[in-house]
Amino acid sequence: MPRSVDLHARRREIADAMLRLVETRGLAAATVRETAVAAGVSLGAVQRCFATREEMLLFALTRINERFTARVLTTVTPGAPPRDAARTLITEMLPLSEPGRADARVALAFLGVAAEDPQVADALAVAHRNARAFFIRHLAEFGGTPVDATRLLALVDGLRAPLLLGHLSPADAQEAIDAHLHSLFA
Amino acid sequence: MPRSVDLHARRREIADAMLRLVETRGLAAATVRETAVAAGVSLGAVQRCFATREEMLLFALTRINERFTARVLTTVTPGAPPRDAARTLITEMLPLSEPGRADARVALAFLGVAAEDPQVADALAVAHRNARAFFIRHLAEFGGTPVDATRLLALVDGLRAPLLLGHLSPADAQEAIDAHLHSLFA
DNA sequence: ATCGAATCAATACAGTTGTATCGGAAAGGT
DNA sequence: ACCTTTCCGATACAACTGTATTGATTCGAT
Repeated sequence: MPRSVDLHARRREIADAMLRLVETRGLAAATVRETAVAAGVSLGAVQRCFATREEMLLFALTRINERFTARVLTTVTPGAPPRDAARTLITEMLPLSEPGRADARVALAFLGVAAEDPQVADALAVAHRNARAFFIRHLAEFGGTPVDATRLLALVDGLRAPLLLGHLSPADAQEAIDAHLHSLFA
Repeated sequence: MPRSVDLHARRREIADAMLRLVETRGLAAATVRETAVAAGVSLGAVQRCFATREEMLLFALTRINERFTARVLTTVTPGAPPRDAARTLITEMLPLSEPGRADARVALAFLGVAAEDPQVADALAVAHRNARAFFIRHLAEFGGTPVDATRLLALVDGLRAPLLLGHLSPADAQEAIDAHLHSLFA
């Protein structure tokens, strides 16, 4: 085994470089070549890590899913009043802070191709069902129904794009969230 | 004035052909050439109607906006009970029927590029603000607040992607809508 | 020290992209 | 009938795409 290189680590680095490109210049700009440059490796190195661009794309998608859930879950503080916990969690899910905005840009880009790319759609399905299961589980703890969870998740998802694109002010979004949580916890 | 051709009509035909491509095969497949073929005209004809692909894209975006609002507004039946009217309207906004699914596919595709294309973002901003103003106006008729309108619109927007991609069943979506309208009209 | 496998940079390739150019066809005014 | 203007199909072009190939380099095991 000569020239040992940690392939898995490199795959991650390349995927992260690709995500950086998607965040700043969109999915179309994340070509194999550009990604190689952004990752600081050669085109050949990328090609050995990923057989095709599609494979690279899907791996990057699983990466950002993990990144997003990890970031959001750090806000979960056990023992906090359920309503405050929900408010904190939802705030982190929205594109309000800069990491949140970056993730939202990537999420929107992938959503755009999901309609035509079944593999991307599948990956998003997993993420969506996980999020829904999480919401259902946590709302159940104080009497919330699955329908409540569906509503809350849809509300958060529906606020993402207008917030990111500046069609909706953060204040208006926060107001909507608070009103919804108020009616939910009443 | 020789060889008189209705440029405006042709622009519309070409834009519609482009939208058909976006619906079926995504934005990336809607190249200038493919659009020309789909519209049944030559590449040169497209080039005279639109100076650049971007111009064609933006025109197509305004077209689908008009198409969507026209379709949704036909469901408005004056004199109906407000809650039923809202339910009918919202059902038409979601990707449940086939025209609704087609529009949702296009909407998702454009959303994906909006983050990197300010002109697309602006066009979507107009559509979003119109929809919000409409919701605010109509909810105000029976005591609904602007925040209620923001919540309802976000809920609808948030149900669109999971419905289109099959992550959420139409029944679950309908349930969520009904629960939300119930709490809104109580 | 040498061999062989793993790695990768460089290059090649065929295809597609948006856009520019240009010659001729079509048609209304004269 | 003739010109002039409008139109448009064909072609050209440079840039870029994803992927394949290949020859050198590197390093661990023998």
